[in-house]
Amino acid sequence: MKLTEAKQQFISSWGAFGTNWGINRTMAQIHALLLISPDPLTQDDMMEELNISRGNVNMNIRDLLTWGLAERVILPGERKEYFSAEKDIWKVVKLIVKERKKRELEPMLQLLDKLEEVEGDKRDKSIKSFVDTVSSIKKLGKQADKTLDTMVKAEESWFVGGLMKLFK
Amino acid sequence: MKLTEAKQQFISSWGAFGTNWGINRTMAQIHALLLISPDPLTQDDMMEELNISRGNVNMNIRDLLTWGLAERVILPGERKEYFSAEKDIWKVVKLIVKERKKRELEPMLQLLDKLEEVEGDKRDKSIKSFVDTVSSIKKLGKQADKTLDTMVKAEESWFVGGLMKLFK
DNA sequence: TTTTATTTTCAGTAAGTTTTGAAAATTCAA
DNA sequence: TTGAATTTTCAAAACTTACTGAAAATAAAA
Repeated sequence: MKLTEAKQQFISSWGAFGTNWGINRTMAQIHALLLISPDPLTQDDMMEELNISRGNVNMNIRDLLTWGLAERVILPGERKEYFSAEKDIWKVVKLIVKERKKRELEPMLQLLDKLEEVEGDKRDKSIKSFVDTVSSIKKLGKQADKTLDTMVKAEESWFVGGLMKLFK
Repeated sequence: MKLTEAKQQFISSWGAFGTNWGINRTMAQIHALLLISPDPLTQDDMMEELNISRGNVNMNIRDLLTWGLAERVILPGERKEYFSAEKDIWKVVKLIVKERKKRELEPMLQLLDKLEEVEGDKRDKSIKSFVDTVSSIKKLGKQADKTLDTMVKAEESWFVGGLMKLFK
């Protein structure tokens, strides 16, 4: 397969992958493009490579910046802004985990704390069923939270090299 | 907080949570409703509780069945079909991981295998950058695949009780 | 059978999300 | 300053996905 085709396939499937995970397609595609690009790119480069409008590039690149997945690069003597992506995939994963944990898992756990204290007789079966479900989700969620904290602090080698041996 | 209100909040935030993860809101809401319900429910019950149409309930309940997250329950002497959800949250997580791994991670890894073999001189910097990125994603992906396999086979206690002590 | 209850399907519509493109704002150089 | 290059914004349009509701199919009862 030729590089041009391979790039296109990578970008398009990274985009499709993203949509399954609640990430908008263009954001994922821009990210993919920056990941495989040896040098930083301008917004015009991205418009051209991905055939999308200026506004679209601009909005999505700024989302990538807030996630920490891309950064602005100023090239001396150049007027335009350039952008590049974090290339260390383990760092990328950690950034995403950190952000989603903060945005989704933590608020969910807070809510579950409140819901667990629903008023009423715990022997009533609808109350019992509700509280049991909420508690068990909370328990697992809290554990997931801790595990992800550890992961976010860890080196890639922890994951790739060390972890699995112990659990075979 | 009253049970009725607590239920509504749970259902609505479970639905919102789902949409962030590529799961349609109604499917997540039906799932939430079944999770907290002490007894199996009919499609009419769900229509009423969630204020949605018959067709919508029917399509989404059937998706839940194919994911293994809900099951049909036949009550003797009753004409209507009833549905209930798997209440063991650890099992729920494992079912979801299993399905998404199959649908998303595995095809992605297959694609990366192909893309890694792009033709051309590996010293060319655009080729090198592409291959390096693809390889490092593949490496991490393969490891994630194995880790998830182990997780899918594991008991909840492995996760909640045993795992973390070792990595503190 | 025929009738009645229940479930399933799916075309059309509605709702939600993403994208465009042109205008406004900003930045830099002359 | 002024003007050109560049970035940002956002209302409207395009696209995508989800939902409705009525009709068709199926299953159970009479």
